[in-house]
Amino acid sequence: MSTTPPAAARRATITDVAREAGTGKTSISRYLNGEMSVLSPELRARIEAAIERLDYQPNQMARGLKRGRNRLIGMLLADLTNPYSVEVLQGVEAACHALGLMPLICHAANEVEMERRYLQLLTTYRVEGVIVNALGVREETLRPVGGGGIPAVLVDRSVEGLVADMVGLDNRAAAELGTRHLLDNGFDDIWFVVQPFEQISSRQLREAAFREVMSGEGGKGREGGPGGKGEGSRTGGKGNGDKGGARGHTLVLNLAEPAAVERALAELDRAIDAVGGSGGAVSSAADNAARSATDNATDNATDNATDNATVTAAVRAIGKPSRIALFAANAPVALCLALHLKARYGVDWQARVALLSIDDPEWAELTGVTTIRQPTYEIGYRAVEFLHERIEGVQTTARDCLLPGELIIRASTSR
Amino acid sequence: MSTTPPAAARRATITDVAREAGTGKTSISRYLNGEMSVLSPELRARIEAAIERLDYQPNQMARGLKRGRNRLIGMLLADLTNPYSVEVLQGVEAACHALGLMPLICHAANEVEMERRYLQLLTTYRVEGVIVNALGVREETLRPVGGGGIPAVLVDRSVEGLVADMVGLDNRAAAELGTRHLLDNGFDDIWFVVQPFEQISSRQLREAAFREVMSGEGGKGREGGPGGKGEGSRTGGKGNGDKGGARGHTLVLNLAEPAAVERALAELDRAIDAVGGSGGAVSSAADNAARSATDNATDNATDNATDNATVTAAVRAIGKPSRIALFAANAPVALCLALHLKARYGVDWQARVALLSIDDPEWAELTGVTTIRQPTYEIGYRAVEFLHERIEGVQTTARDCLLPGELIIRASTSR
DNA sequence: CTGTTAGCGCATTCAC
DNA sequence: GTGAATGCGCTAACAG
Repeated sequence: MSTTPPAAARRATITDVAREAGTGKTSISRYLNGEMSVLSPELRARIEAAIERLDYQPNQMARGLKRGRNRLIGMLLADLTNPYSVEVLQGVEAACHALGLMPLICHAANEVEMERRYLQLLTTYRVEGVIVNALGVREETLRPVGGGGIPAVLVDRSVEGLVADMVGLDNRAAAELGTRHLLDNGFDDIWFVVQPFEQISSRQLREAAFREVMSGEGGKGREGGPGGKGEGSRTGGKGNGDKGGARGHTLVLNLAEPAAVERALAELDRAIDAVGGSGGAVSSAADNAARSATDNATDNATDNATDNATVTAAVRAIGKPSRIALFAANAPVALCLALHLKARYGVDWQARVALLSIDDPEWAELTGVTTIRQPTYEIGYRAVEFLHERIEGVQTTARDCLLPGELIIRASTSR
Repeated sequence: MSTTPPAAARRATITDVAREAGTGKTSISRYLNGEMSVLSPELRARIEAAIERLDYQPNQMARGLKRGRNRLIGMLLADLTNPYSVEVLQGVEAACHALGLMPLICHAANEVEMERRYLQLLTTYRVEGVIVNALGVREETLRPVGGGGIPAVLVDRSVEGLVADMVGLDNRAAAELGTRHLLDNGFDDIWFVVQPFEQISSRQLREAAFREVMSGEGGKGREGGPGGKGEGSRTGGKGNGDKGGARGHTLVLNLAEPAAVERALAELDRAIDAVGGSGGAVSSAADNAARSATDNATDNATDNATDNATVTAAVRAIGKPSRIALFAANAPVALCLALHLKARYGVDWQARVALLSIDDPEWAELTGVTTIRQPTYEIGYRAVEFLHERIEGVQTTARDCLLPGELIIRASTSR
């Protein structure tokens, strides 16, 4: 019951409205496009009434077809499970709202195949542009966008061979900030834990910056743009630079492969156990825990047994007890680490290892983990603004917008 | 460099392809629609080649305009910040993928106004249906969908005055499961904490089921279908039923209003402090809390300025020290509680209060909180299936699909 | 089997 | 000021 008008039988079309208002379609169209000044107040009123009466709503599809632009943009997310994505999305939505755009959100769920399909679907729907948080793949998949194709702006990471605007965190600065914080707080055995980074520029930059700081070259200014391309050097940051010989290691955690994760965590465990007891006779209970550790979560598949396990520097025990800290390159990694450590060392795991993470997931505050919060909302907002400019025809050379991260110190590292 | 064809100058149209293949548009169209059996292998080959050469991709908009169906469905989410939403989304995407649908994801971000705008935007784009996880609003906003309008299926909660398929958790069973678990584990002072539930059916059902179990009427079987509509019984669960006089309370936590949250948490603190010292001299503060009790649930009317602070049952102190537990109606509430408790009682807060939550956020495992995991993926998947049937013309009466939750016992309640 | 003819709902010249 | 005609890219009858 209620006021619901007959409606919906079949949505009214512009023709219906024209007839209802006793005029031609042209006038209706003009009314719709706000060309009020060209309509006699009288006609305008009749149109208004007709529209109201028929509950008319212009068909965007038809409109887009004719006009050539449908106000649709695609938003391709690599992984919505990562809070980062959701937050960026908020900014994107706000900006779209403000600019009269409608974002088509596509979730690749970490599947390159999905990414490809969605991208092609988006072009099929003739979106005016896409903002993409790409998976590790290269140009190949993105062929339809960028330079020759539809306007695109990258988020968080750049894609090899794809020239387009990019907006994301200032990775170098963020990694430096975190590393310095750890160093300043007396940690002298720092492990930078990151997912495979050959393909993802942001991870590469973070890892490189971490290594630089650890090897003492930290002070040098930003070299060129965020390039992210030729970050080949694997010179383990075996430390001994300044900072009283603090050691730095890079551990790769391939979350997609349980077996690899297990191996990596095992290596980490050894390192932690090594600096274990502050005094002499250490581990004992540690060993027991150690057993159930490894097999705790991820021991299922063993997928295809590849080995991107550890790209690490030397692990050596020194005389004086050192303080160990883990620097997670992003939230998913941090969660994996926290889960593992908790399982292995109990609820009080943070007494043994400090954890710092880029990204500020909701559980960070709850567990007292120090983080570097990304300006996610702004990243999303700016991305849309860039894209909008591009859609409107701006032709400047590809831009990069690096926003600063904010260090949020919590119990885990402040001792 | 590379293979990228001249492309993109202006996307090729079906006419271009027809010309290129030396034939008419019709044949191209037929090819596109898989009517292969009606095309000579020879022509078919030519078309294939032409398409390849021009990198042609049919314009879905135009196609939709003509055909009347664009394979687009809307997915309106109330709050993407809630992991629940993201998980449901996964199911939705998978199902869409399988059924050849393209979901337009809209995020209302808890703003009713946004919800309205998006809904209207969706109809403007002529989506074939919408699956909506509505905000608390009623029919009003949803007018364009459901019965008279475009097909719709509700997720998680039903909307008053809106007849449509609904798929979600079996709230009664889930709340019972949780409550019983708590009772069985010796907790005799249980607080069900929930956001304002006058408008949200799922919250209502959870709260009602909780009260029923607490008041001892728990055993009775599911009455009738999942109706969800006429759940009238408001008999406060003042406890004293079976279960050795365990007491049950309902605390409303309006996360949208900081002040209200603070008040509610304060009440909780009093209760916790009351049972605090395991020793004798208890209650005192309990009395204060008791005051605001009785005027329990659903006294909605007072919508706005209301004080949805505490809708609780009598709080009575007993001689023997009681064990207190919090039953969060969903993840956001659980997080709020955990954050507060940790801030107030320190990292070891779980020693004082047990927490059980419906929803299984990623931090639950990390903090050892017991949860009732919802079959989110399936909920999303089923929702799309229902919608698809509807779109295809199925006319059965509105259906309700209630899926069971799974209790995941962790340290917080297992002692 | 294949090409022709009409529109889908709307925005645009271009006349009146 | 206002309205008729034309076509966006594509599908759907109808003929050949």
